[in-house]
Amino acid sequence: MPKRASKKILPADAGNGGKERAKVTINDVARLASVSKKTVSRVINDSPLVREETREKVKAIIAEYSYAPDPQARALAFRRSFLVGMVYDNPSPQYIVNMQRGILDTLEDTSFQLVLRPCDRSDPKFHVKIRAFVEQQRPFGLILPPSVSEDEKLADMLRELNCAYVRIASVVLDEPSQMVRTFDTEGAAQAARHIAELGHTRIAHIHGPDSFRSAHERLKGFKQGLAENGLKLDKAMTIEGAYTFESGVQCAEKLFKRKEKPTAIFAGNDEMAVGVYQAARLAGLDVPKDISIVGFDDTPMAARIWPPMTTVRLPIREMGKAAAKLLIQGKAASGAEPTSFYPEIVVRHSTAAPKG
Amino acid sequence: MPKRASKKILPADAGNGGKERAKVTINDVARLASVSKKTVSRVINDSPLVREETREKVKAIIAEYSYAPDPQARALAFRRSFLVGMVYDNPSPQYIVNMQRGILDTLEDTSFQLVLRPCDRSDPKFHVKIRAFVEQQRPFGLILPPSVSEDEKLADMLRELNCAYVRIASVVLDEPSQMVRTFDTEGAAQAARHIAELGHTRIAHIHGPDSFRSAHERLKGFKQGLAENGLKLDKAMTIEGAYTFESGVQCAEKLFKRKEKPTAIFAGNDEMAVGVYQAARLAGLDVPKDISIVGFDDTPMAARIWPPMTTVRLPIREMGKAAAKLLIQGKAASGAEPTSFYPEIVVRHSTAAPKG
DNA sequence: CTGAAAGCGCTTACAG
DNA sequence: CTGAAAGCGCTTACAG
Repeated sequence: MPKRASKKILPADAGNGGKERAKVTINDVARLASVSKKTVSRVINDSPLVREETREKVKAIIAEYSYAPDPQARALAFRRSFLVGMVYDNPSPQYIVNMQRGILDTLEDTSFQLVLRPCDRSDPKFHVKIRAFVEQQRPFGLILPPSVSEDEKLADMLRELNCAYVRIASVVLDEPSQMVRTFDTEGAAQAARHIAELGHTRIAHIHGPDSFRSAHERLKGFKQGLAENGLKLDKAMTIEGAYTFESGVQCAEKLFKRKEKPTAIFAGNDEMAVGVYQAARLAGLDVPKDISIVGFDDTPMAARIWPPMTTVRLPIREMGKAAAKLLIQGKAASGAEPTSFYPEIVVRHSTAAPKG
Repeated sequence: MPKRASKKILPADAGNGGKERAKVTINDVARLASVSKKTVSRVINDSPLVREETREKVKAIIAEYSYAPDPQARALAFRRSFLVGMVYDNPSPQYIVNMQRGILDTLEDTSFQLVLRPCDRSDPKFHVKIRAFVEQQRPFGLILPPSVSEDEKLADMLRELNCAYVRIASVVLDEPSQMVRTFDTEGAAQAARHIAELGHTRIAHIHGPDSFRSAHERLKGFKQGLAENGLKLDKAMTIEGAYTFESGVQCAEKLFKRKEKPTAIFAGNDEMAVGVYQAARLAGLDVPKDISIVGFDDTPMAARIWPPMTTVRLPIREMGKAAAKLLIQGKAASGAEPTSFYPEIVVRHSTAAPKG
């Protein structure tokens, strides 16, 4: 029985003419379960300090009245919101959407919401803006895909602000519990092996911007894979692109102007690889007869372009899913090794043996 | 002077050893400005009920101490959060990312955050899930792109829940203040005129799924445009796709098997148009010599595919921006006419006069 | 294991 | 135009 007079008899029937049913609050649940609100709070937050019998009773009431704790009230009391921020500067829409989906996969049916923070690392106010966001919203935590993940100054700042985060990167930059690691070197090595096995020797690489660690890792892995096959990447055949379509076109055009044209090009991502297709067509080169092309990422475009593109696949959605799990589970998931993802080459029709 | 003893002398210097600077709260501002917190609240919320002099004084203190009101606390007191939800089922990543950007353009430097709600309209729990989201998060409002925007049951539910929303659609479905309207019929008519002017007569159309209003509007506009030129769309040349690449391939394959092959195909969106390219290649047809192709949306892929695609452009980012403006400005922006966007044909190289 | 008190940082009535 | 009181729906100490 209620211990004291209450305004509401039935929580589902407020006094405002039934126009809007009143929300069931922690007080209603406490009253109906004949416990204090603190006990209800303990049940909500999975505290071990509740007798099993009490917990059952409270849970039954919660279920019966479809009680859902108010996220805003909890946020205020916790001094931390239930927002998970995704801070990104990746230029590929496909990458972004996939990662969002992955994060949302694990956030579904939790009280967490995904909030978007696209940004520009070259903006001098970049850190100030993120700081303001964190200080004002007090997000539960942040997910940082590359290249934002590679910003040490940002990571330092988040630590200082006591804001949780998970970094997704091709190198181990932080505690295992805060890392989702991709083996880009291994993926690039697979690309190299594939190209070498086809018999190519005049091989070029268009890598991503210097500011992306992945660009370095992929270059490194590609060199390794070639070395395994007794091949060496010519410096003159190694050009820096910007991970964009346009840069792919431009870099490929430069390569095609050389007296010793490459017979195979490994582009640092699919966007640039599609640019290489374009440049090849403009130069009257047939893919793959005259020029073999390998990309990285396996965006949907890779399978749709003609001929379908050989590329290296990274399970981006799974990565987002894993990153979000690490974030909301906290240190629990921490082992000695960071969560890792291995890329895998997908051989389609943009690669063939060189002519002659 | 402070009216009562306060725990903090300088808000920026808390007692915890300076490890974490204490947040400036409304109480600090009130004390420092020698007004009540209610007055500070009025200033924050742009209430007219403040003397200009008082307002200036409070604003000065706010600026001096970089005070930013706590969104969680405001949300709790307002019984409404500062989250803007984007509820979408559109399958095109490019569309989604562009719209997100547009919404974020107007949300930047406001206290609003963008929260993502991808969904599946064919899920029987679709409405229940959105209801739970709205009841629990109490978002400030929702932005509904097609085809979610076309769901009347959803709109009814949101009205019942007293949740603000803006619909983006190709037809006027709601109050002008809650609509961003695109003239898809006009865009499709432009496509028809272009094809007709090139001299085509065997013309096919692959339209989007029946569940999308845009599919109907584009079909309607296309017919109108053809009619202006004395042309009629053959029923046998009108097929329903799913707005996906795969469906584009399949529909085009059907069309190419007909004894009277079309010489021009208008696809309901770019995704399907790219599928038509694919099918054309598989059938050994040259674009545009053997078959002219026109898409809709002008996604980046349209310019990158070979040959570059003639398509109809919709300013998606601007549409997102406008929708968010309507939402956060409320009825203020409401006129007799809904905010409107006109598509425009972009002629590239996938269209030419028919052979012979 | 459980609870009464105080508080998180704001706003809504209600007065004046 | 301004303010003191009460409250939004939770949680954090602090007791027991």
